[in-house]
Amino acid sequence: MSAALQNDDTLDDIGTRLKLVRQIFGLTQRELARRAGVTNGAISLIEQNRVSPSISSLKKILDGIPLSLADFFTLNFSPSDNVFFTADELTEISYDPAISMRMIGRKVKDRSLQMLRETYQPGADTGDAMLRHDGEECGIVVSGSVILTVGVQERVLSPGDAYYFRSDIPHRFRNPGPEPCVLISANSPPSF
Amino acid sequence: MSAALQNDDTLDDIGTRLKLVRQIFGLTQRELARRAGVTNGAISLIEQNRVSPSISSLKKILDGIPLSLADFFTLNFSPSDNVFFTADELTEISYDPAISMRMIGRKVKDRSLQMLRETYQPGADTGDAMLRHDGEECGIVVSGSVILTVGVQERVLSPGDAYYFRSDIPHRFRNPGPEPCVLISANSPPSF
DNA sequence: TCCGCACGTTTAGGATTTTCAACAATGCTA
DNA sequence: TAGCATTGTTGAAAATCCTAAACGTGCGGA
Repeated sequence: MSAALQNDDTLDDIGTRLKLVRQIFGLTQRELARRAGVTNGAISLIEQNRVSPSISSLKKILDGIPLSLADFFTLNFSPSDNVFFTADELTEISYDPAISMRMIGRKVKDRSLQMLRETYQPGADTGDAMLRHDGEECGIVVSGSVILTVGVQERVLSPGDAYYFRSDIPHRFRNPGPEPCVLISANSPPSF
Repeated sequence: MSAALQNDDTLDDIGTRLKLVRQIFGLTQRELARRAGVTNGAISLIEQNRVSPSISSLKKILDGIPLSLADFFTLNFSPSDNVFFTADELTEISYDPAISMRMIGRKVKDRSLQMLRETYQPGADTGDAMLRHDGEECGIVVSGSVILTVGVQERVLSPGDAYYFRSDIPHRFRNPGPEPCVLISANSPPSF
């Protein structure tokens, strides 16, 4: 469904990689060029793989995002296995029939999460300047619905739907609907 | 003691990084140039930071090592805390006075090792084509002595001396002395 | 000592990349 | 529909990188 890059180094395709990164961070060629102190033409040529940029150029461009060279070459853009989980994709881990404990993002490792209950009133919006911070983030909608944008992916989440992504990917919550949206979310590391 | 690179991305110094990598793998500028299909002059200029190589060039050069771009930018060359341990630096972990259990590389994490007893007859040599494989490797000399080369570091190990290093750093054992050398070593992961 | 060899460095010139500016394509608004 | 703004793409010139060949240095053997 989503265009994913190879996660290993088989991807010589610097252009595609740059383009995807740029789009994930919601930048145009010109805006990135302005931030990076290069021309939009250069970025265009690089993204088309018509030139192979020098390290210094690529460094300048990535600084405009910002993203380190190491991260640029290391990052696995294949949406962390699953970014989205439908309601029936959650794992039930409770043996007590009176209690349901459904686990989110069951395949993801190295978790150390902290849960939150969030309420988005109608019209609420975390803003255009997409959120970015370290760690991981996941959640599930309890009532109402919300539009979640993660990188280039966007989806309306209804009650029972959930998400799991790395927080350093820009993300945004909006509730354009008529009723409040309640969701349970979790952050890592538990920093507060 | 040993010249270590910064481990994070603060190192824009591609030249120094390349030079260190090249030396760790025991290659001359000309030899690497030949393997990579570039000229020795280009490598010289890059190592002096007098030019900022294009991605394509850097890729070609690293292919001659071989080393991926991701690894090149990610690798932490600071010698895994301690490569060498003198006899008295080993941690005694046994409470039984009749038994001594001295632990090697006590600070290193994520271990899953398999020990070996190796004997190097006089003149034995694992060869010029330096060994490289995944995982980690450690050992201690029981009798005799051996010359161990790990990356750019080289040392004569006498009975009681030990080592611990990542196996993807090229390494070589030689016993130029008159008597056999016995050492206990361990590999990870335990692949056989 | 002299020679040969291997190493890293340098320089001039050809090859590639980057800039600057103009262009086409798309979408939005009057 | 026309006008305008914004986006990505191109072409020629300037800037930068890479090659080929020569240079200087150090080391080991005759």
